[in-house]
Amino acid sequence: MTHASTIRKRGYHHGSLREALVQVTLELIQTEGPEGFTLSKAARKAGVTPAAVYRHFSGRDNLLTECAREGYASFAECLADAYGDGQPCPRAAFAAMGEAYLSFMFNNPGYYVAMYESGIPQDRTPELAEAAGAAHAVLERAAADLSRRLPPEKRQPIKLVSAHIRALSHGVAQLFVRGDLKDHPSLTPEEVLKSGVGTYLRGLGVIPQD
Amino acid sequence: MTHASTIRKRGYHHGSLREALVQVTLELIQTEGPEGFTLSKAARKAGVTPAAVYRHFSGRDNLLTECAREGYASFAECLADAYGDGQPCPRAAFAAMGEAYLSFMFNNPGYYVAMYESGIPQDRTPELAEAAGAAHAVLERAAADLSRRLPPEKRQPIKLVSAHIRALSHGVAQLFVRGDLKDHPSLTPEEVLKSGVGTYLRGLGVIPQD
DNA sequence: TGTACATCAGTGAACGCGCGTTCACTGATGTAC
DNA sequence: TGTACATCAGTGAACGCGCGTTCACTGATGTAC
Repeated sequence: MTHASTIRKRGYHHGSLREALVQVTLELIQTEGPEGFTLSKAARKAGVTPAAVYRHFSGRDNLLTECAREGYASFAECLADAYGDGQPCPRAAFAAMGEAYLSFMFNNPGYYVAMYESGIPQDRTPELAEAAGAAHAVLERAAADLSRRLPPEKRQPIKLVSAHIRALSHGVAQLFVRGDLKDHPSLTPEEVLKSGVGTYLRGLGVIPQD
Repeated sequence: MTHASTIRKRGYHHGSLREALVQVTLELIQTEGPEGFTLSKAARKAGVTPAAVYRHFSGRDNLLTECAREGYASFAECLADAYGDGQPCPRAAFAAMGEAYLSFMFNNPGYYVAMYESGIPQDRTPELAEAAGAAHAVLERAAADLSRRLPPEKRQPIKLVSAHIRALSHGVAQLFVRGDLKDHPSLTPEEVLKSGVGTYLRGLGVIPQD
């Protein structure tokens, strides 16, 4: 490692081709969809021969997998930041995390596609599975914190609650990404998720009925 | 139209190639994923030359689109059947529709992929958009019926409620289809959706709190 | 019932294309002296 | 500071492949007489 961790100038040696390939891959699948990505296109976009990709990735799928892995890592960090330590109010922290969930997906559509629509299974490599697991663990922990505020006899299984939250969040993201709900201009993804989670939490008993 | 609407015997003329192509396409994307489908593979699987496909579809995307359209049509019918006329109890009818939603997706994974993961946009053709709209209209009507049971001042916008239900249903289907929740063998998609919708409806006030 | 004919759903060969991957190579870079 | 050298990230040409699509064609089918 030299003194420069910044991106070096381009020339015969690219200097940071690995990072650049991940970047252009994200841009490609973001703008053209998962089918719009090809190793050759990514190489071209990075200003490099397709063969050069093989210096950094063992093939097409490995490049995609790395994109997804980075996505999950960034996602986990994003969720954890929003949740904080769940203090002082788990409910408010939970809501913040929900918003973070959505804004991550909308601000990083490339990651979203790599993670959920690229055809790369979540357990393709141990590293990928670990990153995905870490992200989901944050959600589960938040659900556990919430549940703890209820009297034991009214608690629902943590796994179930976190599954509901994930389903709702993911469903909202998906419906908007696909444009299914684009025809209701008054509905923003954030509002839909926020009100949906609110109603759900009221149903759980975490929020008072009125 | 001859007297026979049954499938004719095969020979030089296939007799029902159009239907057969839709069928094998569904099987292909169901078993190999959306990327596993190619026009040539479908033709081969149907025992026919790729060129023969063009007698019935104007190209690759049109075949996929027809699969999705049939999927939405069948889906709408399935939901409407389950909901009935919402009598005698809208809540029970609603629950039945939720179950129908899931069982359709799990019993027809080919349709599911064609509808939601094949890369065909929902408005690719007027026919497709209409079929998709019809399916969603059933959900919306059910949400409206439910909402009507609440005192007006407690009602939430219909579009919002139906968006929540769609998001939750779709999210559950997606999480299970992707295998994200496969590691909790005690959780079945049906249970997750049923309990999630239950909690949500309790939050809405449609189901008494205890 | 038998024959001539029009129809049109299929064939099969060909096309150009971009893909992922391989290979021997080259030349820019950083280091040792 | 200057030179020789090892490293290794890039090149560029080549490969075989399956794709979607086209075209002139062929032969099974149903119908008219």
